[in-house]
Amino acid sequence: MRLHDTATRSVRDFVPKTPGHVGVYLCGLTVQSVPHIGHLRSGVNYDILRRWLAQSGYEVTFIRNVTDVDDKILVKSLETGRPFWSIAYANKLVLDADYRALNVLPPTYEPLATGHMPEMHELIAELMSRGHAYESSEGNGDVYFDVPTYADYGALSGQKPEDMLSAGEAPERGKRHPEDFALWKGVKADEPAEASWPSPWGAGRPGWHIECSAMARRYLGDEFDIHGGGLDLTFPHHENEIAQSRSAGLPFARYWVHNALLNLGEAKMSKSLGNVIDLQAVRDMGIRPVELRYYMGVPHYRSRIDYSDDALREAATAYRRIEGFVQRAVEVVGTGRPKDVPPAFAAAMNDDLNTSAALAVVHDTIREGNTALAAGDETGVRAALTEVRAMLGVLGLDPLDPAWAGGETGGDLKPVVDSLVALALEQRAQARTRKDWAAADSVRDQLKNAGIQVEDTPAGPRWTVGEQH
RNA sequence: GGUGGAGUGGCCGAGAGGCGAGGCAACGGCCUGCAAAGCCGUGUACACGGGUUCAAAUCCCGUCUCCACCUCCA
Repeated sequence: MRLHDTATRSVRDFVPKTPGHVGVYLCGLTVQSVPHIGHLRSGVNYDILRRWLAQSGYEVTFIRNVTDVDDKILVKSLETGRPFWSIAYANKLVLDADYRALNVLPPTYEPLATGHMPEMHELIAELMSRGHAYESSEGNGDVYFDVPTYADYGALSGQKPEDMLSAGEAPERGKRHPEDFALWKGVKADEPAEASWPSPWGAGRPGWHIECSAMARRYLGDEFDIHGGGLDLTFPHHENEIAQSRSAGLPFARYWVHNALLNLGEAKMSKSLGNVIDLQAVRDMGIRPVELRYYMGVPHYRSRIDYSDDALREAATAYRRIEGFVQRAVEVVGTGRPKDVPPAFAAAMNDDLNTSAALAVVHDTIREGNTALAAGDETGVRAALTEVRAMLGVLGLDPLDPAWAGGETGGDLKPVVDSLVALALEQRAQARTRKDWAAADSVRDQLKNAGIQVEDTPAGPRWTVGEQH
């Protein structure tokens, strides 16, 4: 398998540190608000990576953190009068539900920043003893990382500190250099009192970057395989993580994977404009989560997605073609057992997760399956179905995955609907027998108005619910 | 100012020196009582201008346009 590594700006062979095992650390979300579909894209992209690694025979330890204390959450706490932790937790619950709806597998473990103070303190202490960190000269309890002491600073992002637009103000709060960043933030009088933890340098809270260095070390060790996150985290977040961990003497991540973002063109997602697209908004369009997952999974993970309603609807149509084949095939040969994926699919996935090329193999196989279906070739249908399901499983898009069953209502009504539709179809069959096409079509139209599609096949009529947009 | 990307047929979207990925839409055909679904077929696509080459969407030079990051951000 080959993977794009941001650190070398190239696609290179993936060789895990320990044969047969892969450790992945993904920067999850800061739960300052309800997640939008851009955040969810990241979840889907790395879920596909994780599934493909597993399919390839690796045992995967997948760590995805949640940042549950940060400036914005504290601001919201002050605005609303609610404790910061209740805001963070409420948003995390929505995030969990959205991941589940999109069939993003739960990580092996999901550490929270607030639960890892000792690990962060230990790392900060190591950095201080090695001369890479210092306490603020203003005695405010801040501890900063001393950027110039790390010679390779900027290597990941290609930035040189001297070329960077000086991000504003002069040395604040006792920094030695403007590019130094906070490892620990001393308590401030105007911040919620509950957002404070004791530390060797006084009460306060962690800086943003230190949590990932500390938690990756805790769960994956001093050196691990893949560190992932959104492209926008490359600088400063990941750059700072590297600086901290390497300065503490840790090898840290061997590969850096970054997914491109999902944009909304002119109308950038922003809460002030009220145009954030979240999963609920997509559902309100009549798009199911599985269709959204298909939409986000087709383009390469390093390609930006310019979101549009039309493109999303188009993706939903394309997915229904896939689903249609699986349904019809199952009616003929049963669900089958997904087997190995075709070599062309594996080759595409091994090439830096080329999901576009991989999906082309899925569609090609479906065409063969449809042809077999039309020819009554059950062996061909079974072969195509098992391959298609195996491939879709890797992409988290198997229509038969129980994960998609949740949320459907009316399970108890199925027998009732079955018999009612059967009754209607019987009437239609009689009308057709006497060539009363008007009556026959009337039955079909009425069923359609009720959301039931009727299709005639050589084996008789079949019907499906929904799928109307 | 610095760094990194992107411009592909009506639309989405891979590819990256020579055989037209794939999907959606459209049109024609097969099938069908009619549909639907499916299958078959139909497109002189690679921002612009030069150049290298037997051959360039793919390499080189130049130009234009767009985006992201450099501040919290998946």
